[in-house]
Parts: sequence; C-alpha cells; structure tokens
Amino acid sequence: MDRERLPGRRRTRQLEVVLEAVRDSGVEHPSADRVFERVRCVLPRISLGTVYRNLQRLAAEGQIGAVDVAGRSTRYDPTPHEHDHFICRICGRLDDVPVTRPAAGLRAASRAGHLVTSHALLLRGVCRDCRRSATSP
Amino acid sequence: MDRERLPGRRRTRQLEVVLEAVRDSGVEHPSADRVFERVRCVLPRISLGTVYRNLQRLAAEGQIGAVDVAGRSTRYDPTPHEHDHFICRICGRLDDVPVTRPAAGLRAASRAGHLVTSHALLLRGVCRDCRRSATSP
DNA sequence: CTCGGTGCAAAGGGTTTGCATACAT
DNA sequence: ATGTATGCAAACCCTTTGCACCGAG
Repeated sequence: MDRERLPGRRRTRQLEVVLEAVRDSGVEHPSADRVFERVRCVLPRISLGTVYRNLQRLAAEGQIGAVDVAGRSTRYDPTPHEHDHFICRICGRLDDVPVTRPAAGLRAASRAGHLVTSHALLLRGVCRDCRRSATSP
Repeated sequence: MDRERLPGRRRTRQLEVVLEAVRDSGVEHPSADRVFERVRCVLPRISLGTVYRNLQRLAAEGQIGAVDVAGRSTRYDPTPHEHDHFICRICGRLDDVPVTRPAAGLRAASRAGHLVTSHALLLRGVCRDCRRSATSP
C-alpha cells in the first residue's frame, strides 16, 4: 500500500543487503529474525529495527512478498508474484503452491459492495518430512 | 485438534458465558478483547486470561471458529463450519464469504508429499462503508 | 476429596517507535 | 543543506503462563 507517494526514498546499503538476503534465501521463506542473522554477516552493526523497516518497505513496494502465519512470525518471500502457501504445523516449513483464484469469495465480497485488493490462502498440515518421522520413529 | 482425548473437561459458568458471548455476537466476529467486554457484563470478576483460555478451548473443540488476521488480533466466529473471510483494511470489519476449495494448492501440496489438514483464505480490501466515506467525504 | 479452572499479575514474543546521529541526495 | 534512514533501546500489543485459591465432578 502507499506504493504511489514515495517522495524521497533513499537507497541505502542496509536496504540493498536486506533485499539481497531475501532474494538469496531460496525456498527458506525466512522470518525477520532469520533475515537479521543473514544480514549481520555482511553488516554486523545493522539493527533489527532497520531490518524490520526495510522488509516492510520492500514488501510495500512489491519487491518481496510477506506471508502472514497465524501465531508465528511473518515470513518473507523472494517471489513477489501472486501465489499461495503451505505451512507445516510441526516444523514451520513453508512452501509455495500455485495460486487458487477464490471465485466464490470474490463474487460474494463484490456483491456486498466491498473492494477486494488482495487475497492470501494458507494451507496447513504436516510436511512430508514430519509425516515420515511421525510414522517411523 | 485433540477433540478426542478430553479426560476431565469441566463445564464452568465462565466457559458457558464465553461461548454464549461469541454465539450472540452476530456478524461482529469479535476479538478476545471484545468478548471480554461482553462477558464482563455478566461475570464482572472474570479475567482476560480465562477468556483467552476458554476461547482457545472452544476453538480447539470446534465449537467456534478462530480467524487469524495478519497484524491484528485473532477474531472469533460463532460459525464453526468451513468458510472464508473478507477483512476491511481500513476499519477491520470482517465478513464471512463462501469457501473456495483451493484445488491447485491442494494438488501441489499432496504431490510434494504433504498432508493438508485445513486451509484459510483471507480476502483483503476496503468495505462498502469505508469506500463510501473515501469517495464522498 | 481431587485436580482442572479461575483470577491476578507478571512474563513472553514479535514488531514498532522515539530519539539523536549518520548519511544519501 | 536537507531531511530520510539508522542504531539503540524502550515501548507496544496481543497472548500466554505461574501460582495460590476455588469449585465442579
């Protein structure tokens, strides 16, 4: 949101390194804390607050994705294009899955007069590895 | 979850009143705080901790629904059957919408070997009333 | 009588914010 | 030079938890 009014956004080293950390995270979908760890290897004096501020800014600008997970901390995603997620309720592993267009919900919302600007679907369950260790201990 | 093994769950007045408060909340989808307010009219000495404990228990038993909203507090839903939600990012109004079966995501998750046990879809946007006050101030 | 539930208050975790300083523009 | 971004630490919000007492079974 507020992607439009960006008067004097400055490009700092911290911003670059945070973006790079998310982009280089592969399928990990790191939390702010994890990003902080990674970034500290490059900029040992960066603060957690700055990491949060930059993650927020990058997400608002659409350069990265932010995945909200109930009860756990927000996870960040190098892939900003629209897609859904699966999270393992045992180990917290977060996977991308293809987006499902919520046709019925969208119809209902606009029928009610609401404007829908985004949607997020989260699948919950037990990942392959956690199923394995649960069945053969 | 854990609906089965409930050895000595006791039925207390507090539990009853919390359940009733959620059931009587109509379309409000109250937060724990709101439930606390409502319940206090009946049991002035109840504590917020007890409200949280009972909401958690009722949701675990499937008697009420819990809707996790990114960045905001959890909202509770008298309707436990499966459905999705729309939330207004301006005023926080939360509406029920019909469930959308996330076919593509489910397929991808099971192809990856994961077991999906539930899914939650949240539509975000601006509700009718907030659109109105935005366009004609 | 038992032991699960309660009230209270304090702790918890993730995230945000106020402030003086540093630095991109 | 101007004012945004930073580092630091404290504050914040929602939720959970430890403990002694209470009360449902």
